[in-house]
Amino acid sequence: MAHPPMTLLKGTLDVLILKTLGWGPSHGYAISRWIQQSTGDELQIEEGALYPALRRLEEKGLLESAWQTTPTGREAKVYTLTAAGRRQLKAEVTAWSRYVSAMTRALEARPTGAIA
Amino acid sequence: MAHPPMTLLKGTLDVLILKTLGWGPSHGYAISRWIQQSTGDELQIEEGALYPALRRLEEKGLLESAWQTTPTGREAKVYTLTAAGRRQLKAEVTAWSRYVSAMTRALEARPTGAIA
DNA sequence: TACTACACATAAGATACTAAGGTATTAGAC
DNA sequence: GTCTAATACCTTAGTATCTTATGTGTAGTA
Repeated sequence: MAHPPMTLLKGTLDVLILKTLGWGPSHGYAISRWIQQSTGDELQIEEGALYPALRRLEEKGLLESAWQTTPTGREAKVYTLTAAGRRQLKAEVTAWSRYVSAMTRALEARPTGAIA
Repeated sequence: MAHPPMTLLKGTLDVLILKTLGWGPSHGYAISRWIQQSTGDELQIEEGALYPALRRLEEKGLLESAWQTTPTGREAKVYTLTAAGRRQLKAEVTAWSRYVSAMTRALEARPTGAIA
């Protein structure tokens, strides 16, 4: 990669986690690797951000967790999207799109008159 | 507008301010209105976020300020982009684009294998 | 046997928001 | 004349979410 990984914009981690779990149940470490991989190593999820985020989402009822043994023979806490989590995923993807178009408009807009 | 204004994602205000000032000098209140306007009222800048942000940017040497009388006859602190600010604007627009493509990749990516 | 990858967790610190309040001036409505 | 809305600035307290650093333990491999 040309650049080092970017730092996360606060508020964008949740949707990444929800989206990853939208593909099926997974555990923290794997979620983090998947995000990093799917963004071409542009986004790196710090563990200090990841695990608290998973707890938050679970407390909100968006995820459910259960300890399981992974194929590699280790204990891992596997998270699954709840129905509410799936709704939240949709909502957050939509919100992100809206945010991006708003930003795009601002960053491309040309002033009609003076800014003052 | 169909929705109420969205809350800012932390870290995106600076580039909005820099971009606005890229069109020419302006003062805080006008910058805030311009951003709100150019995003079609999607983004609303709270004053408690705006004024500290302007100070931050000035302390970093990206902006310069001077009190002036506006055409409406009021005193206003008019900010101007410095050369460093103009470089920073370019850099932050680029960084934002990179972030958006990373997010897009993650939110559209399809897993090749299992996520676990 | 040492090191890397896997897998979880937490604490301290930084930062940048929101919400809520405050000051003061100008213009227009009533 | 007085009230209100819009303009223009500022600050504080509270909150959320990140980074950095540290800690635990296991499994595989060189």
